[in-house]
Amino acid sequence: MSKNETSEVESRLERFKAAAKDSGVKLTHQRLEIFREIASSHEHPDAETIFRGVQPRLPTVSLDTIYRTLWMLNNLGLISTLGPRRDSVRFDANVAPHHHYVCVRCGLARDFDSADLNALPIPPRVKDFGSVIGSHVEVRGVCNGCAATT
Amino acid sequence: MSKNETSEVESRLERFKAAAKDSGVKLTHQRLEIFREIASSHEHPDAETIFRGVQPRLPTVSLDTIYRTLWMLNNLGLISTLGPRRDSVRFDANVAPHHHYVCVRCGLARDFDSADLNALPIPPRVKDFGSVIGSHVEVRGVCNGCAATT
DNA sequence: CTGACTGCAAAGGGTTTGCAGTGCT
DNA sequence: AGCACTGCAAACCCTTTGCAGTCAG
Repeated sequence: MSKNETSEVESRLERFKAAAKDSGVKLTHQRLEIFREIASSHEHPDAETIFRGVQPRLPTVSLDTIYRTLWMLNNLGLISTLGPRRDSVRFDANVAPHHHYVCVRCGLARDFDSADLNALPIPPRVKDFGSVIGSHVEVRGVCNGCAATT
Repeated sequence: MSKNETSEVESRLERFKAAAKDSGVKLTHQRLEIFREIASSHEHPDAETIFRGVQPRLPTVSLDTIYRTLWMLNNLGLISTLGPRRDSVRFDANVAPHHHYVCVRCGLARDFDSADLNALPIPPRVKDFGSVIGSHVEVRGVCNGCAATT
């Protein structure tokens, strides 16, 4: 790992310690190691992967502590999740290019079209990851239904 | 539902019938109704929602038939899924604005940055759905690792 | 000290699979 | 008639929860 990346991890760790103090959350050994694990990963690991990653350092940690810690970090705004939180799979009969509005509260998903967004300038270095099939935009927000129930 | 939308559903149904014939898949009553249900939905329903939707027309259908049919339709390219197929939740320690490359084969997810993509022109009518918190671009493709294993 | 946190084990919810009966082609 | 498809029930996997002991502040 490069020097830059190391300091990025350190700065994230400091942010975690500060946020923990602010919110009264206790800074346990487990939480520190779990956060270090995800903060130094370039992938976007699932709970199981983080579990395996911290096992050398936390031999007795359990998977449920991983989950509890990850959601806690998520609540503090220090990490986020990819895709909908823990929903069931959702299906889409619209195979034409389109984009999505997703409610972060209830998971409601709606389509919208936009010629501009259909032809996005994808940076060339994305090709380093692999082939590009297509792209779409995901807009996150709180839908009217959920806003009404606040 | 408007006339346009009705004909859109009909044309999707025709496409399904043609694809079924081509691939030797049998056109059962259940499959037709399940496809009609998802093709006429503006939401992006999950299996359970489709299940409830078709119950008046298919009183004895079971949830597992819904699943089998949906994955079959997905394999035929007639529908797609939102988010990764059936994965576990993935976490992301990068809270700064960024975008994702996702492998459709293995689910690998990598970040990339782009100033251009950070400031996308979101169509005004998206606001009709609800508030907008942010947006990001998701590029789909087959990663180098998976391409090598072909 | 004391309440928050952890580990264990068991429950929970969505999804998949094996099997025997059914119905399309 | 043959073989894919369906419904049922049980299995499966990921995730969450209840509880008693433990530890950070």
